[in-house]
Amino acid sequence: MARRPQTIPRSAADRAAAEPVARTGNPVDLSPLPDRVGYVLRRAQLAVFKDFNRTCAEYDIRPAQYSVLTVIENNPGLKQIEISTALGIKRTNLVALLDLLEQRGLARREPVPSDRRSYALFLTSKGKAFMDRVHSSVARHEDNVNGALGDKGREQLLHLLNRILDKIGPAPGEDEV
Amino acid sequence: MARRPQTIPRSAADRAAAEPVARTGNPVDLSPLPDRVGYVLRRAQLAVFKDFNRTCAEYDIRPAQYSVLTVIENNPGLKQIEISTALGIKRTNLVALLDLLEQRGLARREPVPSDRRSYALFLTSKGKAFMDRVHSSVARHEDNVNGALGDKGREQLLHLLNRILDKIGPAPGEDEV
DNA sequence: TTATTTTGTTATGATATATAACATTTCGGG
DNA sequence: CCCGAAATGTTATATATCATAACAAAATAA
Repeated sequence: MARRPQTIPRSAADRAAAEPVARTGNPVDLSPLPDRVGYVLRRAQLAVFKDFNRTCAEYDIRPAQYSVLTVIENNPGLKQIEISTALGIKRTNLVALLDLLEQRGLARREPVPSDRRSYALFLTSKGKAFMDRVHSSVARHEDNVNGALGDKGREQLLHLLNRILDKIGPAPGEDEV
Repeated sequence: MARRPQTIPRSAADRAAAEPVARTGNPVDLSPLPDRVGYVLRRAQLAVFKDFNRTCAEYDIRPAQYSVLTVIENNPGLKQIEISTALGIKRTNLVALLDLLEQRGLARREPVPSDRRSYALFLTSKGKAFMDRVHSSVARHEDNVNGALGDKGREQLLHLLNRILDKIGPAPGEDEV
């Protein structure tokens, strides 16, 4: 793994071996990647998340955390399994996420008398106030994205992405959790 | 962190406290997430990558690895910094990626006589053969995606995603690496 | 009752992304 | 030419996601 150890002076013979190729600028041929949906999708998603993080930096909240808080906000009393299913997060990965939100005092787990295995999730009053403030930052973020797309483009994009979600589901047989 | 310790039987009083709310199925209200570009983009990207991994399972290759191999294939002799810039990967993160590809015997670093700091990157013959085989699997994956979108939809999608990439770049002032 | 399933949890691993710091080398200005 | 600045690859490290296996407790089905 130590490919470049402390000091290994390369020989003059080495230096004379291969020709320079001299790739100066960056006219790198990315083909066929820019025509691959997956590649462009990934880069666009990263750009959008980066804008989200930038716009909401003052609140130190990640997109995944925001989505969880939003679902709790609109569906108070949900169980963890319901949130994880709805958001496509494995229930095993939701645990740490909720731990964090609970530690920050934004959400709380509450025992469910009717099912002592599960917890009902709620925003704390602090969490509600927090979301009230975050929503406006997220709106600004959305404006950035919509500004790039236009209303029509945004609708088209959502429609196309939903087609992907509908048709590129889990493998035939390999279902869910 | 041990929220559910060994044995803490909840009292009958607890059991009588709050009402059930009885959220049975999963009519979870996700709004406004399904209208947020970032959210839908993320879910679609995950679905597409999952299909990539499924379709290319026999080759045990990740999208990022495939993109690096593709760039090397089409631009033999590139330096690491050029690849990382072209693909938007931090040069610091490309190291382990290339270590892996080298360990698998698919790519190799070659000293550049004209610049002893950098390495020129090439596919090995094994790497070339590997890519020849992988390309057909990736083509099948692309067919899956295109089947969901249609040719027209695919073009529209790429166009819209590129609009995002063009306009939602790095923050004004915060530039690159 | 007993066997199975569900729910939340822990532990763990793989992948991606990010920053800071470093050695070596290259390059530009004096 | 020398010297400081920049470039290149590297290590170390932290965080965020996503994934699987295994478990305890509770609910459910048989």
